[in-house]
Order: sequence, then structure tokens, then C-alpha cells
Amino acid sequence: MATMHDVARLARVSVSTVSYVLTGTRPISQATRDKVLAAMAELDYQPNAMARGLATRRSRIVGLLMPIDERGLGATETAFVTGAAAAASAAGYHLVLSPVGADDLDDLRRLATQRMLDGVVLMEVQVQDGRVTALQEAGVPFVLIGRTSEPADLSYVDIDFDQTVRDAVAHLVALGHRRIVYVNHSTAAIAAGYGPAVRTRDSFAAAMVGHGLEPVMIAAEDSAAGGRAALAAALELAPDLTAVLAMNENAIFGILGELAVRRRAVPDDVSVVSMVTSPQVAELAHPALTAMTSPGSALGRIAVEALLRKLDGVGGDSHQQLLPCVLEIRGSTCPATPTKKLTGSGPPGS
Amino acid sequence: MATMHDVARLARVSVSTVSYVLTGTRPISQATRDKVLAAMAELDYQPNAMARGLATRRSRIVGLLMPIDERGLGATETAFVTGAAAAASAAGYHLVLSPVGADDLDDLRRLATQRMLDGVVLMEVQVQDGRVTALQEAGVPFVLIGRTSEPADLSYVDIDFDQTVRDAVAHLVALGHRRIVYVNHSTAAIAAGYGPAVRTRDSFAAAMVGHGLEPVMIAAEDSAAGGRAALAAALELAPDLTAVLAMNENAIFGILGELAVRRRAVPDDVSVVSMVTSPQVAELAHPALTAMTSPGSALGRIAVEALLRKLDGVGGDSHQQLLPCVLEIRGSTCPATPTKKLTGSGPPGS
DNA sequence: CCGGTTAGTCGAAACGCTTCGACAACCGCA
DNA sequence: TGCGGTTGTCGAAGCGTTTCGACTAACCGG
Repeated sequence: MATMHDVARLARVSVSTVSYVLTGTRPISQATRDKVLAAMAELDYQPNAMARGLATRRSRIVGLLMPIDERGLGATETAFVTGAAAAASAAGYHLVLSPVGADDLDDLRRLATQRMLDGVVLMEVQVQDGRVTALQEAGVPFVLIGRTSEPADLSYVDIDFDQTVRDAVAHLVALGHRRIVYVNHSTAAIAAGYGPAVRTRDSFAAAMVGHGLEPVMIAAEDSAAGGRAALAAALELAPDLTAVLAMNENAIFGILGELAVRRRAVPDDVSVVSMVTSPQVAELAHPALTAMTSPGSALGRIAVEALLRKLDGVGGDSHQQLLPCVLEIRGSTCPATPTKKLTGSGPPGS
Repeated sequence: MATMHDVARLARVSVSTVSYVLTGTRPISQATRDKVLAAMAELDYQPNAMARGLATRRSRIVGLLMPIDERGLGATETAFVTGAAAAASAAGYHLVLSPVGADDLDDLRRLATQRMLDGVVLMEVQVQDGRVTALQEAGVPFVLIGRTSEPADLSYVDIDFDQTVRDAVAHLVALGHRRIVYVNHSTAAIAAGYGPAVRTRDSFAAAMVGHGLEPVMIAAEDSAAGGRAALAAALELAPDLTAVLAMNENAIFGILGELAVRRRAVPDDVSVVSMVTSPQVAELAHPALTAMTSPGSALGRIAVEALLRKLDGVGGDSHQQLLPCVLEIRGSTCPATPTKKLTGSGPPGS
């Protein structure tokens, strides 16, 4: 491994000159620059990141903390990652993913307090999130993807759940649906303060009331079985339902399966809209799902860019931004026909 | 940020003594050790990872290179990651995940040649893999999850595909199935030398011939649509099939969907076994899939352990190990009944 | 009582980089 | 002619560790 010393010796200049060529912090004449570059090429010189980091007190590494459970990463989360990695790489930073669970903060704390990380992006933020206070105490700059309940002085980017839900409901209402059931995450997740679950619940209720409709909501375990159970419960609650709006990517296939079992055709009998869903997942179903596609990679990119700005000291105080999901109409929604609405007109319905 | 100097001053010892307390490389009396530890606690001292790395020429960071495509990480890949992270953490190392595509080697090369990484684990190795030669040239120790075509002098852990396929075929044959179709990854993947696709293809052919049966194989695009098309093709090729062995996790739902459309009940008309599948995915289907579950987290753990041994110079030459998937019987397989075999012997369908 | 270990500690020299202050050479301008 | 201001380069002092050699005491066997 060649060092700067070797390069300097070969180029017959001082070490500092080599450094200036590399960092551009002081003017260097073209002639010496060429000499130095030639020497570097000849020696196949690579700067030592540790030494540089020690001297500058910057590692040029930012961490992306993602809670990684056994279920794997969905396409949506993956899009965060690729967006973030691209943004970091473009700015000359490295992005390392740290598989830190919401519970085990130790590894994170070590990495951060030992100055290996210049800053971090936090994914899957809970409404109450211990990692946030841990990072604040450690004095590490960070940006959230998601929000805590009290994000006033924090930097974050998040999905605009309120807007997304309103758009989804508006789409269904415009198609003539009146009885719309919302399938959310599990009650446990809601109780634990999982932001998307809590926020969409409130927004759905508001949106439905805004249209003069009754908000019917069901919680579902994050599994196919949970989806089946949820759909059964939904039909119990609203036998005349003509549309389902589902937040739960893991339950959606169970919902579809149960609809098939009960011979309710999608979309003719029941329209289905899936929230915060990637095109890849939406295309898995048959018919492909009308969905609110999440701005995944944009979210990751914006988060990293905000973090880097913070590291460079520019950009003032906190960056807060919400991005809505955009409606992509595929085959799982269609107009509600009067026939169907009448068919199912038991007690609660129209 | 307190430094060793501060600790030394407070404890009234020299810097080197503090270092010896920390690293244990030289004997220290209990009395001074206590003084030093007290001082560290009081100052909330955290060693600076960069400085340590510079002095030791070791970062205590290992990288896990995972090609991350838009599709996301399946539960299987995720298990690699968690297993690897746990092993690294247990040994006092950090595991960083680098989302490096098979193509873009630059970020990897930088990270490695700049001595930020002590070693790397490579996931999703191709039979011909540019990353392998890049790492060899950079002189970075590495271990593969998967194999190249010529892995003689490399360290790797991989799934024992041959054994796995033989077990799967044996299970189906034991249930009385004779017409078994193998649904592999796409022809493109096979042509590109995707190891699992290539190896299982060969093993399936061998296993079937070993049972005196004709090996029927279909390639499927990695999508639900691909699965549908593949099943259609399979019924064309072998209208009397009674069992499907599927390698392709992305296509499996398409296969099931198409079977449903064609009114072939699973498992009564057609038994289905899914290869290299995690329990989570297997449970998504209805009925839950009989599957060969991959030894995911063990694979990750073993790979990291082998890498660390290599870094410490012990363990001699290369570590090579194969782990089979284990058969988990769920609801998608049952004995082939003579009746059904006769039923399906018309041209394309029954 | 003496040479040889051994346990415990220290000072200083790395490790490979950045960056500050200094300085020489040159510029144009009054 | 002299003076402030650039421009280009250098030497040296860090950055926060580890580690080597050296030193002092205490100890042990002969």
C-alpha cells in the first residue's frame, strides 16, 4: 500500500502538496499537479480512509438504520434503500446499512459514539422511538424516515398519509362506492404507535365523514391469515361493502384469497385499493391492484440529502417534508353498479 | 469527546497504561486498572474508532455485499443478513451492508482498497462474478455465500442444491408421483449463470433419471405472470403432471393462481413443493406450501465466522461448506392417487 | 548477596492523513 | 522604487490510538 509519503517522494514534492492536489484546498500549479497525479497513478495510490477520517474527524460514512425482521424487506423499503444509497454515493459518501432492531440500540450507539458514522438516517420510526433519544444523547446528526409523535424540532421526511388516504377514498367515492372498509395493521401495531397505522386510521375516518359516509375499519394481523380474518370480520360488519381500502401489504393477499373463496369477484363485486404499495407487489395479484404507490426512492434520496446538508452545516434548522403516494389505477377497481349496492342491502347499508 | 489523554491525566497514569487496560496486551495491577476504569466512567470515555483503526490497521468492520434490486429482499436473504449480523456482533465486529449491484463495483472497490473494510461476505454470487476478481485484486479477504464455477481455492458456504433437489424429488416420488415438472428461474438467469438455477437444473435431471423418470423442466420469469405462463407451458408439455417442484419464489404465486384458474386443486390434483423457501413465504399460500426451507441464518453466520477466522490468520486455507435445505411438509403435497393420474391424460387439460 | 526473571509502568515513535503558519517569488500600482 | 497582495510550496504540528523499548522494583534460586 503506497502512502502519501511515497507519492511525495516520487513526485519530488512535499506531503502537504500531495494533500492539496487531492483535496483542492489550496492552489497548485498545473505542472506540479501533473507530477503528483503521475506519481499517484504509477504507485496505484489509494488514500487511507482511516487516516483521513482521523485527521478530518469525518468518516464520510452515513448509516441507514433499518429494523430488519424475519419477514424481509418489502419492495417499498428496498426503494428507500436504493434511493438513499444513490444519493450518498453521488455526494461521495458511503451508505452503510445497519440492521438494528428497534430494541437493540447497542450496536448503533457504539458505531455512532465511536465516530465511525457522520450521521444516520432512521427508517421505520415509531411514534415513540427510543432510537431517537439515543441518537440525540450521542450527539449524532440524524434524519428520520417517518415521524415521532412530537417531531417539531426534528428533521424528517415521511409519506403524506393524510393526503394519500384522502386521494384513495376520493377515487373510490368517485366510482360510486359508499360502503368502504378500511383494513389497517394489527391493533397491536396501532397500540404500539406505529405511525402509518395511527395516522391513516385518523385520516380515513376524517375523509369518510367528509364525504358523509360512515368509516368502517378493521385491524388485521400482518399475514395472509390476518387478511382472511379481517375480510371475514369486514363482511360481518358491513355485508354490503363494495370496496376495500387496505393498508396492510402482508394481509392483502389473504384478503384477495378470502374474497375469491367467498365468490366475490374483484373488481366487479368488490373494488380493492392497496395503500403504500410498490408496483412490483401490485402486479403480483390478479387482477393487478389499483394502488397508492409509495414515493420510496425519493424518500430515501431526500432523507440522505437533508442529512448531508446538515453535516455540512448549511441548510439551517430542520428539514421536514411530506410526500404523498400517487394513485395508480390498475385492474382491481371499477365503478360500483347500483345492482351490487342493492344486492347487499342488509341492515347497516343504504 | 474525552480522549485517552484526558483519561490518563485524570487517573494520573500514562496514556499507554490506559491503552493496556483497554486492550489487555500487557499486565496491569488491579489498583491502577481500577483507577483507569473509574476515570473512563467519569469522563464517559469512548475510544475513537478511526484512531484505533489507523494504529491497528484494522477497522473491525466487515461488509456484506448484497445486490439489491427493486424487488426487495426475500425472507431468505434477510435471514442471511440477520445471521451474519449476529455472528459479527458476537465477535465484536460491525457488519455493514453495502447495496452493491453485480455491475457497479466502484463503491465496493473504494471501500475495500481504502481499508475501511477488513473483509467482506458476498451474497448472490454468480457463476462468473466480477466482484470476486475485483476483491482478489484488491487483496481483501472474502467469503462467498454461493459459488463461482471454479471455487477450488475460494472460501464459500452455499446451499447443497443437489441434496435439496434429491430430497424434494424423493418426497414426491415416495408419495407416488411420477410426472413431476420442475419450474426453474428464467432462461436468462440460467444463461447468465445464476448458480442456483444451473445447479438445480442439473440435479433435478439427475434425480429424476435416477428414479427412472423423465425430467420435465420449464423456465419461468421471476414474476407472477412468469409463473402463470410457466404452468401453462408445463401442462402443455406434460398434461398428466401430478406434481410441480418450483425453484422460483417470485413465480410460485403465479403458478398457484393459474392452477386455481384451471381448477386443478392443490394438493388433490397437483402437489406443489417450493424450493429454498422461508416458512414465512410458505405460509402465505393457501394451503400452506410444503417447502424446502433454506438454512438462511446459519449460512450467514457460518460465512461471517469463516471470514473472521481468516482475518485472524487462523483456520488455514479456505473454508468450503454446503448446507441442505430441509423438507417441511405442509398442506400442498399429498399422495398421488391413481384416479387423478388417469383423469389428466387428455391433450392440454382434463 | 548477586545475576536473572517478571510484573508493572512510562515515554516516544509510529499509523497516514490534513491544515496552519511561514515564506519566496512574482504581480501590478502608486 | 517600494509596497501590499497573490500564488505556490514547504515543514511541522496535530488527530487519538497502539506498541516497542526501556526502566524500576520486587522476587527467586543459588
